[in-house]
Amino acid sequence: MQWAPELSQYREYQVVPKIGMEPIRRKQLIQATIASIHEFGFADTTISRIAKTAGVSTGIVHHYFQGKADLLEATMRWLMTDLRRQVVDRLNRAAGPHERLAAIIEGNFAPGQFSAETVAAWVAFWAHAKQTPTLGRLERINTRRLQSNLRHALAELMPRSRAAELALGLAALIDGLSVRCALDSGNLTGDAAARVVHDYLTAGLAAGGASTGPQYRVKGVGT
Amino acid sequence: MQWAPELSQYREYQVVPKIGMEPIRRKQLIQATIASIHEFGFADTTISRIAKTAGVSTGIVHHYFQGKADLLEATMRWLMTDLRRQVVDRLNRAAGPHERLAAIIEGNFAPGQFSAETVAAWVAFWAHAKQTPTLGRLERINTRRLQSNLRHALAELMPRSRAAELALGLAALIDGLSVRCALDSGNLTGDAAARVVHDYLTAGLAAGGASTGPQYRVKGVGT
DNA sequence: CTTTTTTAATTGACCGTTCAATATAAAAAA
DNA sequence: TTTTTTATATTGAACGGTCAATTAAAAAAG
Repeated sequence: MQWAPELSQYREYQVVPKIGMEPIRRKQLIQATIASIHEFGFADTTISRIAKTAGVSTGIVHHYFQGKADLLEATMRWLMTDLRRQVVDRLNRAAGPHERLAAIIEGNFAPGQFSAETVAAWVAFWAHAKQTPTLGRLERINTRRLQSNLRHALAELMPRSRAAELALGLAALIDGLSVRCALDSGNLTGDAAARVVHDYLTAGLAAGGASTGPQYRVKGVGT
Repeated sequence: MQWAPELSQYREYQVVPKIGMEPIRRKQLIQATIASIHEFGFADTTISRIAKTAGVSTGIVHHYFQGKADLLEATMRWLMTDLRRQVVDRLNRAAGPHERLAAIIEGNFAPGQFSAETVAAWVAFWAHAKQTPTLGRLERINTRRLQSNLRHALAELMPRSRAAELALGLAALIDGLSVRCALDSGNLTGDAAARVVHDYLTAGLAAGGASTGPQYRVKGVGT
């Protein structure tokens, strides 16, 4: 190698830039991407539409991102980071499993998370996670994090197997309510959605350990 | 007008059909559309790919459908009809609210409904319901039908307001489990998913009438 | 005057749709 | 039966349009 990795070489990149446009433009373009997905849908979210929404030209996008795929990945990371911060902030103030569960639920339904724009973006990314490996990996990280948080808190209150099943149900309910928010657009508030999840959790805790299974069955119809 | 609308004129079109290709081709193209959405995603589901999957030429699509949008609408209607039949079949054999609730849940998780192909198509249509009015209308019909079925059965077992909230939660949980099935691809069986919903219902019934609301709150974090 | 940032024109690929042709099979006529 | 007629079924190439990406020149900043 012809260059020695001196400190100045690294610092140069941090200290010398004439103007700190990069973080500003990246944030601007990511938010424009979210807005475009909400307004026009994922399919009609083109580079030129993102640029127009952000109030810049199309060339800018390729200057700050490697391409459309890179921008979309950065957008999903942005959403994940936002959600994570909401949950972690609340977890840091929570004491005991009950408060930790409440922190997770309320973090997922915080105002910024349960907005029409955000849930539309999440549903769009879910729809593409299977075909785009990068987005799929991010989705898996996000899902595992939510279920792991829930499972560990629940494990202090019930057997592990029951905790795992209840964690799956809670996570799925949160996702399902996001879908409903994205489609009913405005008729479902974050508070109302959070209450549904809280009720599910309370009922699940009261039911105690055992999974009950179907209590009634329709006779004569094979499953 | 130069022609009299005699019966023979109408019957000719009905009686003389050379070959009954239409229903065959329509079903063939709809199923190819579902398969393509699963394999390539909604964005890469093109006319030529659908035609190739179905083993026909691209032109044929426009002979049996008005265009791509018409084919996609027909595909969503097909999914709705399929789901409806699964639920109605079970409802017809159900006696009393408990069995009716079980019928609705099991219908939604019947083998054909909880397959990777079907759930992938549903998630894709959810993602496009907001931008495509026709798909949005169909989605609304489907959601209203599910929630209405649940609400009426639950109303016989609890106060109406509580029934409405529980119906919302059950419907959202079903949707959320579909999302999980679409993303985890195979790791979640229909039986396991149905058990989660059954447990939620059982716990919700045991909790009785009142919505409990959050039992614990994280102090110092504004919602 | 130099470097960074922005713009706008261009390129190549691919989409949905159309259309003229060809094939096929049922119905009518011979 | 055999031939002719007629309407449907199907094909695949061609067209117009749009997209992401590239590129070089203009504009702005220091």
